[in-house]
Order: sequence, then structure tokens, then C-alpha cells
Amino acid sequence: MAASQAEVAQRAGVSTATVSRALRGLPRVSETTRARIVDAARELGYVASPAASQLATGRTRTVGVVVPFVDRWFFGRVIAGAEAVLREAGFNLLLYSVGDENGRARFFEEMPLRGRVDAVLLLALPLTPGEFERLSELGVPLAAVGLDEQGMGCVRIDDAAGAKTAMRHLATLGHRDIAFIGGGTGTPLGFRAPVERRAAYFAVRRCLAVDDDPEFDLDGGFTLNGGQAAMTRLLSARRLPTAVFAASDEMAFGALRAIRRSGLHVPRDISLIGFDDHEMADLLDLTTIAQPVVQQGQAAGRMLITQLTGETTEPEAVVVPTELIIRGTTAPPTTSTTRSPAVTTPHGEQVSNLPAC
Amino acid sequence: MAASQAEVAQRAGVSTATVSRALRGLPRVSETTRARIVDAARELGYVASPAASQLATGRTRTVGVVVPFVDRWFFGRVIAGAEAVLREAGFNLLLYSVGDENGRARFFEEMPLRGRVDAVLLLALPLTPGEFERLSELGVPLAAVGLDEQGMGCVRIDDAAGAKTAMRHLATLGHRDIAFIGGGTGTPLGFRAPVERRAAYFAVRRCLAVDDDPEFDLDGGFTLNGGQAAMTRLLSARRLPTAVFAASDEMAFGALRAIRRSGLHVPRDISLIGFDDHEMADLLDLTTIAQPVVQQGQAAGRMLITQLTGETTEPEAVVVPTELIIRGTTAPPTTSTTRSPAVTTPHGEQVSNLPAC
DNA sequence: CTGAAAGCGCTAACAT
DNA sequence: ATGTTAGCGCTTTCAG
Repeated sequence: MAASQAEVAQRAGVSTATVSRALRGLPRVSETTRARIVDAARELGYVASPAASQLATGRTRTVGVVVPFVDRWFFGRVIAGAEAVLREAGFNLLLYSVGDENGRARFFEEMPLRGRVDAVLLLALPLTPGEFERLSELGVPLAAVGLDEQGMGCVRIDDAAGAKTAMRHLATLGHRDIAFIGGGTGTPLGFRAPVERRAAYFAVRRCLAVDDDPEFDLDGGFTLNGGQAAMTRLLSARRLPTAVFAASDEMAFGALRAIRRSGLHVPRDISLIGFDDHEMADLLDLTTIAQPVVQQGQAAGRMLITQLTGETTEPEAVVVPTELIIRGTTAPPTTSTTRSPAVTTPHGEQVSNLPAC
Repeated sequence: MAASQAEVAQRAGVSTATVSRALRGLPRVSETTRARIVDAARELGYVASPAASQLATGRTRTVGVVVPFVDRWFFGRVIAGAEAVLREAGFNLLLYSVGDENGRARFFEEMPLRGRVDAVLLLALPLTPGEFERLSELGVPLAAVGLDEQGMGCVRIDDAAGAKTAMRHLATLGHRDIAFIGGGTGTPLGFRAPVERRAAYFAVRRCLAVDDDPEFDLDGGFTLNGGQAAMTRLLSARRLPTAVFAASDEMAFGALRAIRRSGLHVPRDISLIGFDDHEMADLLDLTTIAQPVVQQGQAAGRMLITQLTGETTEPEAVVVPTELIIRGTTAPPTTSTTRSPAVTTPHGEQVSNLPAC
């Protein structure tokens, strides 16, 4: 069916070794024979069998991408970014979606990537020492997005700083009664963004000298519906916050819906800030913390390419910046509960005497 | 590094041939030796080299998935569905994102999937005869989602019927001045959903005896921003429609934003219906035509598995049903322009004497 | 039920 | 610059 290297060799009147060299652009082949071989190959429609060259060289020209979910906005974008640069460099993408605890266990047990990839890109999955060990046994370069792991290239945002910025934005507007919708801190998948964003929430609260309030610490499971449910719970509580910080835009969307359904208005009655700058955030006029998503995928992809193309560069850890995007869901609290005199800036923000949090 | 079959054979005191049979569950191996071999393999952590068995058998245990974009809601979901069933059946996924005209050309020219996959799943990419030919040369089973191609398993919705339902819903409510936001009919990628949905729009118009109106036929490029831009154009036209049919929810979201920005209200001033039942549709209370997305991916995946596991079933064409989801963005026109007496049903729909469109 | 041996199609030393 | 010759690690007749 498909032409073999031997046929090309015969047609060009050379040995298979020369064909191999010529077609891979290696030196030690005269230009004239190379041209002859290239012609013969084209005429025969020859393409080297990946399996054979893989067996001979050990290289697969494939990168494994391990992701919790393919069908979430964030991951889809990161994959797209990584795919673009890897494809450009001639690599294929082997996709593995871990999904849940079960799938994760299976992945690390069976290691379906073993012998199939030259490198692995990990998305947002913090590894247990055992898992890291298993992955290392593959003996290929590793990189990750949304992780801060030793021994592999990592590109991520500073979740703590981003969350702090969100909280400071609310505080600057004059808010003190701020609720948090996060969640997933106890999930088996163990993402770190949820944990860090929540920690920052508490840190800023304390810095503002506001007592902890368990009723203001909600679990929205990082989903739209979860965010809505959490907000609904919040709205039926004894005391209402003047602002809500949702640790992801999707949860903020859900919260938005719950607030509207309750007849309240954003930001008049409650301010709301999200995190991620989801593609829908602009549409819903949601104030949020933006992070570059596609770029993180690209950066991680490039790291792997660098590792793969010989230069034994030390795996680096890149932190990309987040940015506060002020839209229409945040404003100063109407029932002025600010504890210090505040003036309004041209941007409509109140400047209160914030402690240096 | 990794244990080889020979080592297992030696440890179990048999030949590599027997190891091969035993580990793959083939017959003609006594249970006692099989057990011994399995033990030896486990102790050595042996896993067969994919490259080697691939070279020997020609099978890759991998399915190629060719998709226009990874980072669109629809495709992400379909991939997730397909991945689940294929993974379950022991197949890996090789992802190829075609993206644009350029990437598409490269894909069909280089055929990076050649020799790397046992089957190919195509998403929403109608093929030119030449492309189909190239793909067929791979000599592997083909399946598609969102296509109606001869010679491969296809699973899709009836776009025409769905669009007709959307239009009839508006017509039943009493709307006659209905605009359409679609687009991409001229895109090089040549998806068919845009074309069919638009054709149905015109068909129902004519059936309602409403003259064609070029000003009501907008291009929203199947993106959120495009939808917004199209709606903005529409709002600045001489004559306003009482309803808008957006061929995708994402464009409907954009339209929604444009309408709100203009100070008009949905559905009081303008009714709006979308298509797809995007995850955000419920949040935005958008009336739409729902289609099963994950299920289409699963169905296509199963088709491939069937083809692959011997049963030489004829590639079938499955059409899954769509469903009208009535939410809050559609209502009877306020300025009653109905041409026939209408009564209101318990569901709030007006029943007008619709011609049988 | 098991083993010997011949590939699968390519690459990489080593010769020439 | 080119050819020879071993593998790479598994599968699969074909014998036994």
C-alpha cells in the first residue's frame, strides 16, 4: 500500500540509509542525490512509518497533554495555545482527560502515555509525590500550567496576588462586609487556585481588621450552578454582605443570576467581582481579574520544545501577570458603611485609607 | 530502563512468543503459565512497547480527532464525549486542530495522522472530494459529527428542522418581522449548519408570505462579538424587526448585549431566539433550540469502536433530535402586528393560524 | 500448549 | 558521500 523506504531507495538508486539521511535533512548527503531521493519519494508518495522510526529512535514526535476537563473554557483555551506552538514545531498532541478521581487513578496506574510521548504537559493538576514519581519514570520532559512544582517547567499566575487585588478593589470602594464564593478546596483533584484565592480573601479581611465570618465563606464548587446556589444561600442569611468575591467568573455568573432573581441589583445592592476574565465576562459586564490563558498554554508548549531540542535548560518557573478589569458589577456600597472618609476618583472609585495589605 | 518482553520471558521461563500471547489474553496458553507470566510482568513492571507492537501489528490503539477549534464550547463538549467512550475502549486520542484555511491545507497535505491512528473522527468539517480522497487513503474507519458524508459514520442534528422550529416558535407568537443573524456561509471552512439554518429561515419567511428583506439578513460570524455587531447594525436600520433568530447562542448573547445597550428590552421590544442551548443560555434566560452535544461525540466514538472491533457494519447516519427550549427572551410582539386572531395558551404562546410551513 | 525464527520499516554505527 | 549491517521490541506463522 504505502511505499516503503526500500522502494524509494531502489527508485533513486541508493541505499535505504541514504534515503533516511536525505529525507531527514542530515548532512553527508550530496545535494544531487538528495534531490533525486526527494523526487523519488514524492513520486511514490512516500512517508516514513512513524512506528518504525519511533522504534528505531525512541522519539515519537508527540506530546501528551493531561487535563482535568477538555470542555471547560479555561482548559480549552490553554490546550489551543499549546497545540498551536507544538504543532508548529512538528509535534502531535495526545490528549488525556483525567476528569475525576477515578480517571485520575487510572491514568497514573496505567500510564497510557508510556512510550507514546516525548514530553508531557500537565494542566492544573497538582501531583502527589507518588504521582510525580510515576510521571518522572516516563523519562521525558515535563511542563505544567497552573502549577508550581519542582523539577518541571511551570507557567502560572500569582493566584494570591490576583485575589488580593480583587479584594483590595472592593475594599478601596469602601466595602468591608465581603463574602467569598470559592470551593473545591477539598476536592480530590486538589487544584491550588481555589486554595490560594481563598487564603488571600481571608488575609485581606484580617488586614482590614474585619472578623472572620463563616457565613460569608461559601462553596460554589467552581461551577455556574454552584455559584448560583452559594449566592442563594448567602441571600437568605441573616446578614447580607455589600460585596461578593467569586473565585471564578463562572461562579460569579451564577451569583449574578441568583442576585437578579432575588430582585436585588448589581452593583447598587451588592457588588460582585470574579476571576479569570472568561469570554462571557465582558458580555455580563463583570468586574474581574484577568489572566492570560492562551499565552500560558503557548509558554508551556515552548518550554517543552526547548527541553526537547537539546538545550538542557533548567526547567524554569514563569509567573504571568494578572490584571484588574473594572466593569459594571462593582461600585461603592450605597449604605455607606465606610469607616474612613473617602473621596471619589475620576474612575468612580472611592479612595479610603486602606491599611497596606 | 523499561523491562522488555525478553526479560519477562526469561523470568517466567518461557519464550517471548508465549509472553506475547499470555499478556494479550490470547488462547493456547495454559492458565498456569499465563499466571506465571502475568506475575513476572507485574514484578518487572513490564508494559509492551507501543511502537514495537504497532510496527508488528499495524494497530496504534489511537484515534485521531480533527476539529476546527478546541476552545469553542461546542467542540470541547463533543471531544469530551468522544474521549470518554474511546478511552473506555482503550483508545488514545490524537488531537488535531485545523483552525483556519491555512491549517486545514497543511493538514490535508501533510496528513500528520498517517500511520498514527486506527480511525479518524471528524468534527463539523465538510470535505471537498479531494480531502475525502486523501483521508480515505489512510485506510482507516472514518466517522463524523455534524456532517452528512457518504461512506462514513455520521451523527448530527437536523439543522433545517431545528431552525424551522425556531422560526415557527416566533411565528406562532405572532411575529412576522423576523431578522436573522447567521454568517460564515462563505467561510473557507464551509460548515453546513450555517447554511441550513439560514435556508430554513428564508423558507419559513416565504411560507409566512413575508417578502425577503436583505436588511434582515445579518452576518454575525458565529461569534459573540459578531452577533453584537450584527445586532447593532440592525438596531440602526430604518425598520426594526419584532424578533431575531440568531443561528447560534453565542451570537444571541452578543445580540442581547447590543439590544440592552441600546436601551431596548427583551422580549418586550424585541424577541430573541438562539440555537444550541449553550451552557450560558439558561443563565441568560435565552429561548433556544437545544441539541445534545456530548451525546453526539459519544455516538460517533461508539461508531468507530464498532468499526474497529471487527463487525464490518455499514457506516450509518444517525440524526439526533433537537428541542425547543422556551425561556424568557421570546414573547408575543407588543405592538400587535399579527395578521390573524390569536389566543393565548397556558404557556403564554399565542396561537395564530399558521400556514403549515 | 509452547518455541524458533522471520519479519514489521526504519535508524545508526561502522566501513568503504 | 554512500553502503552494510545490526538492531529497535514486538507479533506471528510454522513446527513440534
